[in-house]
Amino acid sequence: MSVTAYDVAKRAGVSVGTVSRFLTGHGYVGKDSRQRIADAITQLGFVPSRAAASLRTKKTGLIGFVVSDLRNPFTAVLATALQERSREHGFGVFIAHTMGSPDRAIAAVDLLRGHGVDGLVVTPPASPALVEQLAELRQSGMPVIGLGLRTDPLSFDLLTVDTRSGARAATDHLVGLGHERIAFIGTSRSSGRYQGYRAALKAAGLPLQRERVQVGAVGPDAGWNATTRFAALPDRPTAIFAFDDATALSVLQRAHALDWPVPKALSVVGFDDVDLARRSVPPLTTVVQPTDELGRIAVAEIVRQLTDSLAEPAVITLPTELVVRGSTGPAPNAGSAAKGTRRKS
Amino acid sequence: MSVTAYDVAKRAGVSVGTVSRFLTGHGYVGKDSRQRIADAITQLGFVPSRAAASLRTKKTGLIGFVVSDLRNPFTAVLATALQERSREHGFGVFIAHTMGSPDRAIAAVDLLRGHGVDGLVVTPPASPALVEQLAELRQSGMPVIGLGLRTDPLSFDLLTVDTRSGARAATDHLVGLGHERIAFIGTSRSSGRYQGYRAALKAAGLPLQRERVQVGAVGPDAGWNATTRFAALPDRPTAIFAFDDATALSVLQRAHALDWPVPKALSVVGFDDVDLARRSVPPLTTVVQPTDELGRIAVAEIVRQLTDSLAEPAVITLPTELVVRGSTGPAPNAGSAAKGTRRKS
DNA sequence: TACACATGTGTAACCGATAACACAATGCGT
DNA sequence: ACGCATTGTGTTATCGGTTACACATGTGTA
Repeated sequence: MSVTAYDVAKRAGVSVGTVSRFLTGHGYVGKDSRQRIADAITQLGFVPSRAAASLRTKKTGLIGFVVSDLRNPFTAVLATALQERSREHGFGVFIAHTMGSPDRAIAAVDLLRGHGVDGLVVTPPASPALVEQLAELRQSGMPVIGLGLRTDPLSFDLLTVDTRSGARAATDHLVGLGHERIAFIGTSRSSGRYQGYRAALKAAGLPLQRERVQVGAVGPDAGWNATTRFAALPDRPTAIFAFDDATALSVLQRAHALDWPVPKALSVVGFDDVDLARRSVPPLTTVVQPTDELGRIAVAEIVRQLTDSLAEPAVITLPTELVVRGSTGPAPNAGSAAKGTRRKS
Repeated sequence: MSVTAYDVAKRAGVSVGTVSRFLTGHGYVGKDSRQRIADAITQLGFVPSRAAASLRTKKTGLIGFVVSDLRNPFTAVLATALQERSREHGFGVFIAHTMGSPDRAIAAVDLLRGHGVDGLVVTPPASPALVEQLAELRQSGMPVIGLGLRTDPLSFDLLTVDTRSGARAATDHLVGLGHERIAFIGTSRSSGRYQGYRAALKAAGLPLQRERVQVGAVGPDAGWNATTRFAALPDRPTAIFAFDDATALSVLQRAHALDWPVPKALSVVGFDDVDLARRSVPPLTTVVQPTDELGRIAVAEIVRQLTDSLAEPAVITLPTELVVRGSTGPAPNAGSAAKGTRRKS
């Protein structure tokens, strides 16, 4: 660990400058020197100190990833994709998670900043304070990309999927199956998912019932609890559109525990298309996010901004796609004119 | 990014030395100066450069985590726990994943080493070359902890759960329910899980049938395929003990798709107790790994080795616990003396 | 009074790779 | 022959926080 470029230089009979040029590839190095330096490096087991290089160049080869919870399968897939792509560009990924807390998110960004990450990829949720901090960073020249993190004055780049049209397609699908009481579980009424859901209901001439909308928490617990609540309604919904697959999968499980058969009496749609969705019981109808593509573009954008000069913040929107599987089916009373709530069992 | 300790010093009316002492906590700093420095830091938004500090102190505040695949839920939970605990000690976590490839693992360690991580936490699988590399690192003074990574001459610290007794308990549980044809899905015959499985069968006087043992791959695909294979056997097993929950959950799903009712005709046991296991359909009987504890101890060990001098490599084994849920039940023919393979449907 | 000792602070060398700079030595076109 | 670009190399200031060192104060004890 104490082998420095000077040691290598001495061994190879050249100067540090030449060693540095060899390492960075900047400037000329003679064929002869090149060989001798390479030999010296392997003989001494030299590993250049990134700390020293970073101090001088202000580049660490690190991309920071601010994420709420790695235990969400979608996040995990995203982190994996990000890491794979970063690797191809010679970058490492430094993950800092926030557990959904805004304060923690700010601390996470500071941690990453202290370590001198070359760029930041940030996922929701975000507080105004966090957005402001990120905007400042971005203005000071650091590439910042929000992943599905929309800010009103667009203060940094936004990479997102078209959640609105994805949600619209999902809800349209349910409407097409004859469902009239379609519930929603999501984060907030300002989300693209909610807007897509609402637009689909409106287009179908269906009422938007407050008690069928559960906003606030998402995730396994939220899915479980919301399903319990929905089941207790006098007019049970016949379909549930959930914020993400993690939530939708727990809806499936809760429904099963309540003897609420899917898809016979209840249709469920998720969002993300994580690995488990393909193989849940029953397989989950969901909206596919192009995860690999998201990771690929995020890294490519960071690299591009690192070399090119910083342009105006831009929005990149990727399309989503509905995959119909076994968790959705015709509405219980489809075909009958009756709107009654007759149920078996 | 261009705010340095000198700027803070000037603003606070002190010298850099005092600012540094404030930051590190080494040496005396007067109450008055302390306050002024703290104010200056917040006013300027100063974030000390780790690169500069690292260069001098040779400590980066980074712990490297070499991991196969973050998409495995257990791994994700582990990574989260590791990160939470690291945070408490002021460390960041640098994750490098290997996708199960030994070559990639070596590259990952080199990447981590180049970034100057203060310690390494490594998970399986490992090749002999990787083990050798880790042993050298550890000998050169870097804390290295294998998480469930047993090496024959113990060349670095090993933190593990007692997989053998966990597997034993799981298999004993199945035996106790009257199962006689118990299948196994795992990585290798030398694993603790296999040994526990074998020991339990032996203790119960049950034969160890080659066709009921599937070693090699694990994970969702492997679970799915193995279940398909087991279902086609002339003597279908009545129980399956799977390597981990990710595998076991896909066994559940495959069984469901095959109309092989769980737990009526097939009992399934997993290993890990990930979040989803609690809520699968049916809820999964599994062996609990003390994940938080693993993360906590791993970080604590690294920190300890960083301050204390390096001791001999040690083994820390944590206990496991069987949680019985709905995926296991009495063997189909339990109570009847007949060993026949009569099955319904 | 004196002397040890705790408390508080400024100064400057230092960590190790980088890159600007100066300076060779060569080849090539005119 | 001369100018000029190309290739190749050594020297050295630099990045920014840390820490050894020198040097001030105050406080308690012999």
